[in-house]
Amino acid sequence: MAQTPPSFADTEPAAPATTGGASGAAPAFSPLYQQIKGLILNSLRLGEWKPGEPIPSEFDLAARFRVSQGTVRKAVDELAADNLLVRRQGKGTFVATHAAQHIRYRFLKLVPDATVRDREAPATRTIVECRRLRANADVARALNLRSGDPVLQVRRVLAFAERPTILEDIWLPGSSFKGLTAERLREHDGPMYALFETEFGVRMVRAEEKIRAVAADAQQAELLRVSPGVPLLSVERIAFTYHDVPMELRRGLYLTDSHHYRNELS
Amino acid sequence: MAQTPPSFADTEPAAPATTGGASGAAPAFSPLYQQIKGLILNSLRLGEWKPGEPIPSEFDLAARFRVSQGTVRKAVDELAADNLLVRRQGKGTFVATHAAQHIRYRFLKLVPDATVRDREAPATRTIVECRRLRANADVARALNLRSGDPVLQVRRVLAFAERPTILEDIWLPGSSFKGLTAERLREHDGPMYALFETEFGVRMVRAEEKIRAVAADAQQAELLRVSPGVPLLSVERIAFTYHDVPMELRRGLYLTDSHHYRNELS
DNA sequence: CAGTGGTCTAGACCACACT
DNA sequence: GTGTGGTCTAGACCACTGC
Repeated sequence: MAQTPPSFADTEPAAPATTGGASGAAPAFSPLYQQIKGLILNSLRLGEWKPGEPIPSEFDLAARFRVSQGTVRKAVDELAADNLLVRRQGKGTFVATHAAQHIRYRFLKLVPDATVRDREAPATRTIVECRRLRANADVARALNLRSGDPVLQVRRVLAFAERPTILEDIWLPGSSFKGLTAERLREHDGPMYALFETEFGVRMVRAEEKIRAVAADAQQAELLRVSPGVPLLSVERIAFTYHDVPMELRRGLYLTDSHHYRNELS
Repeated sequence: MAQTPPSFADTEPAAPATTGGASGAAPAFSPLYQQIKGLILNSLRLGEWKPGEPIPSEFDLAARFRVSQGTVRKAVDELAADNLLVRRQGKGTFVATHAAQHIRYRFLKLVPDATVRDREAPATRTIVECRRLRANADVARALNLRSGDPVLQVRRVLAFAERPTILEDIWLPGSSFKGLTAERLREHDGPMYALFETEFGVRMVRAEEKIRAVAADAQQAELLRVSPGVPLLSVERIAFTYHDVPMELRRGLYLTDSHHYRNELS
């Protein structure tokens, strides 16, 4: 019984099988659970299950993909480790979401110095600007577009406890965010990435950041209400959806007088 | 056969069993593989297997702890995920090490801007200072010592391609690093954490960093050969050994003209 | 109570690295 | 070939949630 040749393991789109491609290069070899992982990933990308919703039980998925429950488990385990799914014992497995994930701002690593742990000073968000324009070479490269492609640019200021602390410019592919306006952003309450999920079906899954120390120029200083030349943390982020597709470029300037960027290494 | 009550699962020190403590508070419940994980962790801390060496095979460990190979596997999987062990198919499982991990400086996230990928400009290290003194309140708190306890302080400069780029102050508990001198540091070739492993039996396992933007003061500017006031990345790190014991406080200043701090979010 | 994820076992076979 | 980690299965039972 054990180890049936990892054959036609699916029901829907088109079943991968045994090892790698037929074209001959590397023998590859992809474990069954990796293939299952890919199939689940596809369903996520296609929106078969939406953020916050439960996916089918391990048992159901096992039947659907014609593999054992243990194999599905390993696939789901990895997706949960990547924060794409969230397991809750006794209830089910759910598609991860930036909304109400009871930790607002999952990607924001700036935290207050004091560990006072009071109600965490709800941020006030101010949209300074929101306009459509054409991507320059820089932005195009980051978002995997062509120079001149339409992009949406947003500039905003976040303040904690009345204190302007973050100034950021955000660039989004115009084609994926058609109805997005300053009004829409102002109306929305909660993380921006939550709005992207509900209104545009775009879920940010992963991001890379490049961090530097820079001096505030005149305009930046005014918006953050500090003196020009003050040292600021420059944080450039590229955020990706499923399958590593870049969907956002964000350039942030953080005031680190009473906050710091917190990171864990292991 | 399945699910023998998770009973006396050990041979050596003292076997934990079933659930949590006997003191009555929370029922707890700790899975068998977690207990195994703890036992392996103890052996690592006690130096039964040293950095770079292989640990016994899963089969041997299973026999030793009187559990199935699958249970050992799950424990080892988690330890490997935490970078405490390294699995190598066909060869064995090894204790992770900072030495020759074919990636020098595992905890240093500063990378060159240009992705030129040439021979990566071997860093030159200059020990500016190395002295023993008594911990002030700040250092004592970070290292879980008492004010006045002996500590070792090291100040050094790292240069990449002739360019001084990192200035850091390092504090270590004096009791754990008795024979460490400036000479010993200068002689050593390779990551400092590798020397800690081989000479002092201290392996750094995990670290937390707090990052800010600051302006260089006169002394710092001189050591980094920049003008006073230049923005620098301030990186405060606390590094931990096994069981979350803090063993190093490090305050670094990074020049981010041609380098940046790289971070991945997920 | 039934349903879901979580743990544990046992055994078979595969892929990889040495010898 | 032998030994190691890696994959896959099948089945049993535990822990948590909600009806």
